[in-house]
Amino acid sequence: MAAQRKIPTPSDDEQRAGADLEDLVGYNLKRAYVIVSADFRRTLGMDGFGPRVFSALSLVVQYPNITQSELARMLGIERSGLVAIIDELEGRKLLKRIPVPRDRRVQALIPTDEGRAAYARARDAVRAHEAALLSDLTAEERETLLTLLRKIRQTED
Amino acid sequence: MAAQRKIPTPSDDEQRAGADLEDLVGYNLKRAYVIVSADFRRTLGMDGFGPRVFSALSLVVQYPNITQSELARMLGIERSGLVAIIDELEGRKLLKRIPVPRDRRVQALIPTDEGRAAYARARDAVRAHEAALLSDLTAEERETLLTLLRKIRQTED
DNA sequence: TATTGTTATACTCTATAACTATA
DNA sequence: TATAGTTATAGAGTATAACAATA
Repeated sequence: MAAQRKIPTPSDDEQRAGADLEDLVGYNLKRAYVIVSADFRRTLGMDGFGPRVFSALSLVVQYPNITQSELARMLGIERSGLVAIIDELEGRKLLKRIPVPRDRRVQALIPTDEGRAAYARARDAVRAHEAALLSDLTAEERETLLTLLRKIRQTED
Repeated sequence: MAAQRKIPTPSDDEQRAGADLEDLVGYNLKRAYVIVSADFRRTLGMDGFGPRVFSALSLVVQYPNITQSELARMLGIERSGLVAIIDELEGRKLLKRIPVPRDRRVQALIPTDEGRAAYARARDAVRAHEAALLSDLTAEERETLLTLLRKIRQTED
């Protein structure tokens, strides 16, 4: 016979109380992301790097001369949403918008020396914060997690 | 000697171009969540169920007589943010706020029959949509993913 | 006609602070 | 004093639609 459960007012015909949400990938993704992004902000917030600004700078550093349209596509957001992000990075002198002679609609984005340095510092801080936050996961588990998340991303929506 | 890379304008001293973001758990969590939640909205959007409303209804159905404060704590959001969600669910007659005699500050939340039925339908639809969206993952991979995400959640912020 | 960068606008989600009525 | 529910407010983040310049 099954033991009486102690969980607060468990109900009806489920195997585990509250199991519905716990078994959904979407719900668990959201909850996990909230924890990791909160830690990200705690780590880099004082440097004025939100996740979006950090991600955009990362790609500009790693793909100098990228355009805003290309960057938006890589980040999975709309072109219009990128304007404020680039404005901020340019205002802080971490990158420049450079006219491209052969197509005058386009402006290539290139990081400044200061941008490259600030990015390297931020990247190292983020890596350190993730390593500490996820220290309950073995290196293998962390790699497995990344592999599974990338597999979802390949779904390409 | 290393072969020349073909990736669009790869830069400097990284092993893989653009590898920085790809190796961060936070970035991959975010990208994966965007895909899953967009599919959620496509599936349940016409029924007027956003992720938040769905999650709240789920817990009210599974924990009848729960209070708003308890619910907020379980969902990891602020009490104030729950008011609009409960207003909407009550307005759609999917749950009721019931006064609790022994503590007149509190209102117990109980699902209506219609609320239970609507939730069961929505839950089944979400499960089906997740199964289809994540069909590239084996059952074992999906379980591993849930286990790892729950492990991050246990970090408890 | 199509595309790039841009602006204007609105909507979702969430947090903070303060109020009220109870305890 | 402390807590439950509530309101007001503000700030991210994102999307859609339209526009000017250019292709």
